[in-house]
Amino acid sequence: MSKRLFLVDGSGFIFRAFYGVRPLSTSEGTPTNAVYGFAQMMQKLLRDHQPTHVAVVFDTKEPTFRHEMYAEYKANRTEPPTELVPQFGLVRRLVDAFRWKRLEMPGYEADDIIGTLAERAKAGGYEVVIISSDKDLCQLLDANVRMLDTMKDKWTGSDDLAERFGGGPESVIDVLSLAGDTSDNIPGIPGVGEKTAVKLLKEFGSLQAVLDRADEIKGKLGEKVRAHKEDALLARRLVEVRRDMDLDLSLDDLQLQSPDVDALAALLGELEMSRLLQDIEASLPGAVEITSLSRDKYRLVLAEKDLTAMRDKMAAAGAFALDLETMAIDPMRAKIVGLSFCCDAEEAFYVPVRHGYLGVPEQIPLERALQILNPILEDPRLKKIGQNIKYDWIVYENAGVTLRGVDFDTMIASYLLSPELGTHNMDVLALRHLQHKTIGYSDVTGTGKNQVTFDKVTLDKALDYAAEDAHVTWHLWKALAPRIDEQGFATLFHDVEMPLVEVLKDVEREGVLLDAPLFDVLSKEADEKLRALEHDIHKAAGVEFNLNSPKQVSEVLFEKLGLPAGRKTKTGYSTDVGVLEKLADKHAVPRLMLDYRVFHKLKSTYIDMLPRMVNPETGRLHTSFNQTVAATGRLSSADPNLQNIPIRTPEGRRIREGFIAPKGHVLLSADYSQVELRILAHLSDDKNMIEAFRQGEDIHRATAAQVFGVSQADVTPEMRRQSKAINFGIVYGMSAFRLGQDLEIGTKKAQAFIDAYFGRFSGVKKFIDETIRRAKEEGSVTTIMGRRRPIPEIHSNDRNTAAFGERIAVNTPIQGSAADIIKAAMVTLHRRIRDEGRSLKMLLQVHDELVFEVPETGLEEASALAREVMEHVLELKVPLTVESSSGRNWAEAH
DNA sequence: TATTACGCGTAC
DNA sequence: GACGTACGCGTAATAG
Repeated sequence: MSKRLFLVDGSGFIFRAFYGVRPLSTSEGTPTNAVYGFAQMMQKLLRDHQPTHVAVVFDTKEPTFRHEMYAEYKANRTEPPTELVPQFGLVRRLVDAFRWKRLEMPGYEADDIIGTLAERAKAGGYEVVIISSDKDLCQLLDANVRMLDTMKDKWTGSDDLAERFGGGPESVIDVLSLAGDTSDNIPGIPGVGEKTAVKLLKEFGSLQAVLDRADEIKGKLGEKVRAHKEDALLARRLVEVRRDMDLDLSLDDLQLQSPDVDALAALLGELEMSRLLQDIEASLPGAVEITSLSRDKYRLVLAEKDLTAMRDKMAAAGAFALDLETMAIDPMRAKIVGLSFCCDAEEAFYVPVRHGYLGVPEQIPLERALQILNPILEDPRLKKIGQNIKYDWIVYENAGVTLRGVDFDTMIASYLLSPELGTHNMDVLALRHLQHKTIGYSDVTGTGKNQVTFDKVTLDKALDYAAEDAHVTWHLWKALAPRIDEQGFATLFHDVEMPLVEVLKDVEREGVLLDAPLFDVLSKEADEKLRALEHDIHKAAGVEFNLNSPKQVSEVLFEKLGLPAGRKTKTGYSTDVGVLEKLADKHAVPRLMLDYRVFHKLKSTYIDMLPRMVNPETGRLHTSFNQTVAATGRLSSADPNLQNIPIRTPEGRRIREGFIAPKGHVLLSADYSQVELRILAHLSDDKNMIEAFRQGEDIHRATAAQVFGVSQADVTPEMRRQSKAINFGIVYGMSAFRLGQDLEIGTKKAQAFIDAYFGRFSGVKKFIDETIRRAKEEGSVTTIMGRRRPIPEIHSNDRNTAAFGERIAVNTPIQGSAADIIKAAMVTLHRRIRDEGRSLKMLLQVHDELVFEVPETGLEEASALAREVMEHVLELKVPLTVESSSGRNWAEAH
C-alpha cells in the first residue's frame, strides 16, 4: 500500500479556522470556533483523503534563526485576538487526542519542519500533501509533493506554479526574494510586487542574474533594484525553507493511529461539542482502516464430524471464547441461531443451527449441536471467556445447558480498568485494545425497516460476523487479563465481579411476580384522576394546552397567567416541582399541575409499562442488571428499571403493592441501615461518628445532639431533620447554597451549620480534605475493595468542572465501597443458598437492599441467613446492621 | 420517519 | 452553578 504523508501547517490553520468559523463559545464563555474548525478539518482529511501518516506542525513563540538574521522579521505581527489565545492550547490537546503527531521546535518555524519532513518522505517514496495556504511553502512542491488548502478544497502541484511564479518551485524563492513578503515583514525590493518580479525573472532567468545585471534595467525600477540588492539577498535567506533540520524522529513515528477516544470525549465534552464528538466517533471506523485481526481462518461448521473436531480442539486448549447469535436482545426471549467459538489467535468457528432462508444449506440442529458440545460447555475445568457472558449464560441455560467454568468477561474487565468509559461494547474494546475494527451488527442485518433477524443473514456473512465475535473476545482476554492482575484488580475481579455474574444470571432468570389485576385497577384510577385534572387545569388556565410539555406549561404559567418565573433552564423557565410549589398558593394551575405530574409519572412509567413487560413464558418480570454502567461500581437495572420503583409517597407505594410473592411464599427485604454513613465513619475514622454507630444510636439524632450541643433527649424533630439533611449532603459533597435552599434557612446560616458540623466531626472534615488532595495528586480515587475511578475533571481549568471533580472524589469512595460490600454479600449469600440448599431466592438488588422470595415456612431461617451474611461480609470499624421485614408484597416487606 | 436532546421525576 | 449514582417518559428539535 502506498504511503501518504499529510503535513499540516497547524499555526496557519488555527487562524484560518478562527476567521472562517462563526464565533462559538461554551456556556462559560470559552471561545471555541478555532478548535471546532480545526477538528472539522482533521475529520475532513481523514474522511476524504485517507492519509497513512500525518503530522501537525506548530510555530513556537521563541525567536527563530531568521530573527537573528533580521531583527524586524515578522515585526509587523500583531498579537492574536483575545478570543483566539485560549484556543491555541485547546487545539494542541485536540491534536494529541486524535493521536496525530504534533511537532514544534523552538528556534525553527513550522515551515522548516515541514520542509525537512517533506524532503525525507520524498526520499522514502511517500506521497506528500502539505495542508497550508502559505505561498512560501510552494517552494517545496514537486511531482510527489502537493499542497492542499482544505478551506477552499484547492490543490496546488508543482505544475500549477508557472502561472503565478513564472516557473517551477525554485522560482518561488526568487519571486518572493524580489517582491518581499508583507505578512512576514520581509521588505524585498520596494515597488516590486509578484508581477514585476516574475517579469524580471523571465527576462534575466534567475535572481542572481537580475541583481548582477541590474544596470540593464531601465528607469525607476532599475534604480530601486540597484539600491536594494542587499534587501533582496536578505529576503532570499529569510524566505528559503530549511530542509535539513536535525529532527530526532522517524517517519514511522508519524503513522496514523486511532484516536484516543477518552481524551477526545473529555476535551469535546468540556467544550460542549458533544455533537462533533458523535460525528467523529461515528466516522472513526471508516476513517481509520484498521483490521489487525485476519478473518482468513474462520470456519463454518455444518457437519457433525467438524463440530466434534472443533469441540476436541476447545477441550485441548483448556480455555476458549464463546458467543451466541440469537433473535432477541432480551436473553429471556432469545432463541439461539448460531454458536461461535475461538481458542487460538487465528482460528474461529461459527456453528449455524437455525438459519432459515431460501436455499440455506442444511445445518446441525440445535439439540444435536448442544448434545455434542455439552461435554465442553458443562466441564468446569474448561475456562469460558465471554463478552457480556451473562447474556449467553442465560440463553444457554434456557436452552437446557448449564455453563460451567465461566472465568473471564472482557466487558467487566474493561469496566474495572476504565470505569469512566461510556460503553464497553466489543467494537469499542476491539478498537481500543486491538486496533481492530469489527463488522457491525447492522452491517450484516441491515437497519431500519430493512433490518432482518440474524437467522435471515446468509451463512457467509454470518460466519465473518459471528466468528469474529469469539475471535475478538479471545484476543481481548489475552490483552486485558494481564492488566487486571498488574493493576491490582485480581481480587475484586475474580472474587467479586465474576462470581457476581452468576448471581445476577440467576436473579434475572428468576424474575419477580406481579399482581396484574391490581395494575389494571391502578391504571383505571390514574386514568380518571388524570382526566379530571386535565379538565380542571384547562379550565383554570382558560386555555387548552399539552400538560406534558414543559414548554407549553411555561408559556401558560409565565406568559398567559403572568405568574413570577423562577429558575432558568437551558431552553427557558423551569416548571419543575420546586417552581410549581412556590406558585401553588398563588394560582390553581400550578397546584393542579403538581397533582397531574404525580399521576402522569406513575401511570406512564410504572402502572402501564410494568405489566406489559411480563414474560409470557415465565409469567414473571425479568429486569436486566447492568454490571458495567455506573462509574462508582453500583449496579444498574433496566428493561424495566426495578431500582426506582416509587416508595416515598402513598400513591407511589401502591405500585410496590403490585410486586408480590406466589401462594405460600412471602417477599423478604433486607437492607443495610445507613450504610453510606457507616462507611464514611470507617473511612474517616471520625471518633464521634464511630462512637455513635458503636452505641447503636440514631445517627441523625446523635448528629443533632453534637451540632446543637444538646443531649439526645433534647433533640427536636426540626434539629434532627436538619442534621439528616447535612448528613446526606456530606456524602454528596454539598454546598452551603444547596443546604440553605433545602432547609430554607439561607446560605449564610447553612454555612454556619456546616462549620458547626465540621467542628464536631473534625475527622470527617479531614477525610474530605485528604481525599480531594489525593484525588488531585493521583487523578483517581479508590474504594474499600480497590475499585478505582479516574477523575479527569479535578484538573479542569474551569472552576465548576473542578468543583464537580471534588464532589466526585468525595462521593465515589463512599458510594463505591457500599457497592463493593453489597456485591460481596450477594456472592457469599448466593453460594451459601446453593451449598446449603436453602429455600430463599434472590430477586432484586436496590443498592442497599436485597429482596428475596421465601416459602412462608422458611422465613425465619432465611431472614437470619441474609442478615448474618450481609452484616459480616466485611469487618469495618463500625458494625454493619441489616434491617429486614417481610410481607405478601414489596410494600409490606419494606 | 427515526434519532437525539432536554426537562422532568423516580429510586438509593 | 450550586448534591452523588442511575433509568426512562414525553415533547420538541433535528437528521436522513
